[in-house]
Amino acid sequence: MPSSRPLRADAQRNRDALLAAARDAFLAGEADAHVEDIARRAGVAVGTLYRHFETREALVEEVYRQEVAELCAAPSALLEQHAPDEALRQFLLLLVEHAAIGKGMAAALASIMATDSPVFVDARAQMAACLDRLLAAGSGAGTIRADVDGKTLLRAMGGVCNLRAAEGWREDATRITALLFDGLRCRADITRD
Amino acid sequence: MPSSRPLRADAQRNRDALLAAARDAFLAGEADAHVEDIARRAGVAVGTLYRHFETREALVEEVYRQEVAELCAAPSALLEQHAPDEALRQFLLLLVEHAAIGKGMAAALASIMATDSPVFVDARAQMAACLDRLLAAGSGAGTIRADVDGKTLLRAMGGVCNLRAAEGWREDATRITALLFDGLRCRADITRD
DNA sequence: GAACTATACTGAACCCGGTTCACCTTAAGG
DNA sequence: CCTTAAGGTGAACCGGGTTCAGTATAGTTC
Repeated sequence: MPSSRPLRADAQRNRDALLAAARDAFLAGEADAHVEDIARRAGVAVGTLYRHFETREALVEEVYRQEVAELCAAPSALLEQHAPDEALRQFLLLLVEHAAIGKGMAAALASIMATDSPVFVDARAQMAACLDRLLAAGSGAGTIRADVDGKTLLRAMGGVCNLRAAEGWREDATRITALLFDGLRCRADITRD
Repeated sequence: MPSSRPLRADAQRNRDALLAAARDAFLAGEADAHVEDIARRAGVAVGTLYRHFETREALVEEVYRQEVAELCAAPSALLEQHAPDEALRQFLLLLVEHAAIGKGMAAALASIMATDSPVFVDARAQMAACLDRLLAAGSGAGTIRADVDGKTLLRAMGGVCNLRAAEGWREDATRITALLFDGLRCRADITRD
């Protein structure tokens, strides 16, 4: 409960250092970085890590939460600069990018996703809301079909973002996104039930 | 190296029991079942488990390998009974089913997928081959576009199969599969680069 | 600016769960 | 039967996340 009382100066510094250290480790592909390592990187002892985060997983969650928040800030700008369908396409690609950044985190997150922790549920909700906004704009403009919601699309994208294998995964992701986008486009020759 | 010498009768029995116990545990959603539990279920001691499987992960891998083998037997029958595009659609849905069965295994597999272990690489190759076959049949018949390969499609499906959340995940999966399928269909109004 | 105390930090010890291995059991051939 | 190599057992080990009693310090009060 951060509302209780502002953190002491050193505590805040350490907390930030821990988050930064963890992010660095994950981005470097060290998804399984040991708590001791993360603590060392941050220049503190393990105990300090546990003062700020209930558990190792909680730390991962917090890093993830920040990452998601950053991503979810994008749609506003996109909708101002592009037509709705293009904005949607761009955001889908951003999701891919986001996955690239979190490549190392994917493994770290596996347990969280599996556990269906509230953090992940939240994140999904946020991202789905972003997509809903973009989809609504597109279907309003008549360029995107109206029978798909953000939740569904997010799940589809979730897969695309799960590519871990090396060698051209980015091209693959882009191609798949294009494929999905083809399915999303509004066309007269397809009749929905 | 199973080619060396046939297993002793009791050894074979125990090995089978272990695989069955592990499969049961995973299917029951006990993705994190402890080795001791699995061993107990199989009516043996942990040491026996380790006599048959290098490591816990190796056991998971073996269960998965069997699962994949079973799935990859499907295309032949499908192609005999349906038109190529319908066969493809059916197989995509089978993939979803496969994921449903392995719901519990997904978590167990997370590390394997992340580690890019040869088992998973193999499995991907097998499944991609299945899809290639179906895609080829479809594009031969002129009903499926020819610019998507099995590897790409598998990755797209991989995401669909990663749905863990409760509540209507199956409907979601089906809808997404339909979406992808729309993207895959051969139509005059789309020109590829 | 010294004393005070709530807050924060430290790291050795703890615990859990996968893994090992020295010792015991038994299937299968003679 | 007897032999023996294959197989089974489970207590002990070990790595890594987690705890907590002891220690340090930011911020406040006089």
